[in-house]
Amino acid sequence: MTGNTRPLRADARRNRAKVLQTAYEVFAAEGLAVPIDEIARRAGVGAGTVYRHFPTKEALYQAIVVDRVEHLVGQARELAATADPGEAFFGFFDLMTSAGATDKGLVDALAGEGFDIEAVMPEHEQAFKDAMRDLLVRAQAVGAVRADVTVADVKTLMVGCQAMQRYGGDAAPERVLEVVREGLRPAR
Amino acid sequence: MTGNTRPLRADARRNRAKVLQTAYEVFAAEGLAVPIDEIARRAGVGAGTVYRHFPTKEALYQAIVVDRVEHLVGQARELAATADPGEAFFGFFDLMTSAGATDKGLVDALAGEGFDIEAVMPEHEQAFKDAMRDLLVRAQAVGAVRADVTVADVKTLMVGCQAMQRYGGDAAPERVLEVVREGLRPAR
DNA sequence: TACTATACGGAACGTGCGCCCCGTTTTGCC
DNA sequence: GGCAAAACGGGGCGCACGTTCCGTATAGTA
Repeated sequence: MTGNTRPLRADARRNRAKVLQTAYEVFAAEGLAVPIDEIARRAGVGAGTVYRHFPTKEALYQAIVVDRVEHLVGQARELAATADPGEAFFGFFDLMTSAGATDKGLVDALAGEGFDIEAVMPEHEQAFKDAMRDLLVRAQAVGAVRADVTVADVKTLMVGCQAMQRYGGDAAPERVLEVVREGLRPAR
Repeated sequence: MTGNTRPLRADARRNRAKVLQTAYEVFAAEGLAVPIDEIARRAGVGAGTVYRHFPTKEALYQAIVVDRVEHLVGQARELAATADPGEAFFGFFDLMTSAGATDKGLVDALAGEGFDIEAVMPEHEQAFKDAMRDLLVRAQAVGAVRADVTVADVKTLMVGCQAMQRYGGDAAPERVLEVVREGLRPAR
């Protein structure tokens, strides 16, 4: 099925890692608009080398986003296992929103066009939704989150909060997020 | 001061209006990424004609955004004069967020880079803030909005809500906005 | 109607960027 | 050390798009 890939040569493995690492940092700091040549330059390789490892620019940042999402799913599961449901849910909410403040590339990828998560990595999207649903229903069960919001609603709110973090102007980020968190709590 | 502009020839005035109108519709429907040639084509003029009336692409959509902002400020003032403070504030909030759902170009301009409202149209930005402050302090005075949020916070929340409207996936837009509105109300 | 300033259109130019090609270098194996 | 396969790098191609140029058409005026 998926063609038998043989093991990479040592230099190839090194370069691939260097490209991934550099791309991760540069995309996070400056967004997805950074040219491939720039990433190659900073990684100390030629543009051709980047393209041998990742057939297109999209493939490169998809690899990065997939990694990032997997990591976030792991954190979501940890939170679900350890803390109380309300803290777990809002802890994850904070993780997601601060990811938006840190990582421009992630926001570009999640919000911008040219990236349909469902199409590209359906299993990761599913895992993400499952982990979120788990956090959400538990939090709703103990009355920490209003009962009528869905997983999709929460996802959308998170994307919106990431946008606020990134394009926020001179608003106080913490106060703005507090407003949204408060809105997620049940009416008192 | 501002160079004496003599009256435009009839065809020039007609073409200018057609370009503005077309650009408004196309930017709203598809965002600011639409090429100038495309707008010229749909307006039934040549690209050169667009550039005689607007020296750069930026100038074109700035003209549109200024117009839009002026209109919104007018609506804000009307609301401030007629309805009760709480209704007025949240009525304006809804106006702004549904503008985001309707007008991709506006969201691009407000959120995206390459557009520093303060630099481009300081007096409009000021008028906008003043109108918003008026709505906000009145609503806070009657206890319809929590007392600690600032004008900048509300602006940021609106931008975030516009992003949610635009990139929202399969969330229920009304429920998502309701969450944010609820968060803006004072703790009970 | 004849004349001129004004405006028009669209071909052409410059730039930026994704992506590919191919002569050269490096790696791993005998 | 010698050799083939694998990988490298960076120049170059093609395309898209903002902007400009200039020969042509048209509005306004006498």
